[in-house]
Amino acid sequence: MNPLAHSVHFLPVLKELVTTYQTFEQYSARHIKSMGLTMTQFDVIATLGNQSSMACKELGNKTLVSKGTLTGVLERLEEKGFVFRESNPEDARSQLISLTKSGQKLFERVFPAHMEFLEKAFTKLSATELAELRTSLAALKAIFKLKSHE
Amino acid sequence: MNPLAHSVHFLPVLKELVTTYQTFEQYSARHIKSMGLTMTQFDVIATLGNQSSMACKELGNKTLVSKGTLTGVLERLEEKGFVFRESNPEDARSQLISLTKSGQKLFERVFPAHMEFLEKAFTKLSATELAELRTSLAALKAIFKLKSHE
DNA sequence: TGAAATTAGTTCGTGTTAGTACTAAAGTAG
DNA sequence: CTACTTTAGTACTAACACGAACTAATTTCA
Repeated sequence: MNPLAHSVHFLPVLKELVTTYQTFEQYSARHIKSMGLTMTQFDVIATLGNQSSMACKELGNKTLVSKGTLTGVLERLEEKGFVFRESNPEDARSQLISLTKSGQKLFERVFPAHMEFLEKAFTKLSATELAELRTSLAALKAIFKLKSHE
Repeated sequence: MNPLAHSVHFLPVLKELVTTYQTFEQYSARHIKSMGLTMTQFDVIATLGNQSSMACKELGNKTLVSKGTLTGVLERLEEKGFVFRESNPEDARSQLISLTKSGQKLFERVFPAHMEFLEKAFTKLSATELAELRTSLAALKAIFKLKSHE
């Protein structure tokens, strides 16, 4: 008897989670890329838009990008003139990151366009379906989180 | 009035999809890494295990790893002595990839262990919950797929 | 048959990611 | 005040990831 027989039941769900995520990622990335940004760069621009300056650490938390990665991403965005850094008067260790005018313009052009792009995909799901999906995903996530901290 | 007001309803679901996927990825990767492999390497080993040799292309399709990436991954796995390549007698353009004996041993050690590790996380979800989750994820994926090909 | 199009895999460039070590600045406790 | 610890961000390494250009082999089709 196959020793894995008892555990196979969850594999289809996992596969579905992974492929759904990847499909969304591709769908989203294609549009973002057509506007000249990577997903991570968009994430940063979108997080900085409508907000005033924030430290790297806060930006990292909000975007789920680690501080090591953020250094490089901000470097490239700074080169392109979309963000700037200034020293934090209250803590000389940290910097405050903001959008430049050019970055703000980019945000205004790119963010609503992308929201609209995403929204198109959701016209076929009812509010009920969305709510259910959200609930069951949250339940699944909670399980992994729980296990992670054991 | 906020022009995005009508589209905000789907953002929580997307965020949940992304964070659930990432949480799973981290949970899974931690265990894989403790066994000395990266996620992609595990993916390749798991796909080659229990199968006889296959071409890069097939391997790439089954693992969702692009051919460009696969070249490097296989290189590293070959260096470590887990896989080997042989020319395909039926098509001189392609190679057949297989696990070495050492790779087979690795597979037997790592794959069931990881399945068991994952299974632990799922003990708290009922078959019904799993089925529902799978169905609604599939529905969401179908939407993005549909939109991708328009 | 023989030129044109396809296909398999490699190479290269740019960017993201995780992790570790490192520097400098704060905070903290004696 | 001084030593210990923590924190913010950078530097560096290894491994992906994607796409585009490239090589070699194969297929197609006129």
